[in-house]
Amino acid sequence: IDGHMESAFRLLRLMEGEGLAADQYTCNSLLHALCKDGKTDEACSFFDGLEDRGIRPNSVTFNTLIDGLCKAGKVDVARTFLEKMISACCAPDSYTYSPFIEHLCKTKGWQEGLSFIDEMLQKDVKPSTVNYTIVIDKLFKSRNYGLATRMWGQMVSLGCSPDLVTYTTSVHAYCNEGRLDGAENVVMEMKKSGVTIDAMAYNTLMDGYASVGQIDHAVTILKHMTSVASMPN
RNA sequence: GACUAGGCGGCG
Repeated sequence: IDGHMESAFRLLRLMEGEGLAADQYTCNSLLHALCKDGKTDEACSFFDGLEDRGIRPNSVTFNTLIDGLCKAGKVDVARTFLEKMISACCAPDSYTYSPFIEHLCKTKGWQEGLSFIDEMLQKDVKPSTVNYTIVIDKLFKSRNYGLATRMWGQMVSLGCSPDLVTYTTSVHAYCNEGRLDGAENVVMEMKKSGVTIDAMAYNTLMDGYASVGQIDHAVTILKHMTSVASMPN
């Protein structure tokens, strides 16, 4: 759909003209396209039109719209859809909360983000690695390393293992402190736990070495990247 | 069912 919204919606009308009904997946994709373009008003109208199409919104539908609204800064509107979601018997899940956590961390600080993790726990929605990674990243970036470490522990104790992104935020944090030894330790941990290191992760480490003046190390990583076919960006 | 959330850097 990217870059071809007009055509996509034209096709939708064409389909419907032929008596072919779009399904949930199709509508969710279109909704996502609108949200990605920041067209939240249109997204909301499209959402409202779903019932007339005989489409029942599912949790992906709500999650997509909530994400679009949060990214557009319309958190209050997003909240109303969270309510609607519940009254429509769509159980909010970890995807539902991420956009709130992300946006609130960004605008009101990590405390607000953490409050949403608490809300999830209270409502018996199991937080995911992604939910924790968002707050941990924000904590790292505001240099709250103690609390970040505690949240990391809480994440693991809930059965959520750190993934590629979680580890990368940690590498980034060490690099920001000029602690390349720590960054290397994290990389070793990644390898030990079988996480495949991607271009962004290598790039983070490379930048870390460069920013501390160790260009030779940076070049070594760059060579390694090309040798394992992880295209630098 | 290839539908939804998080990480680095550059450009705008």
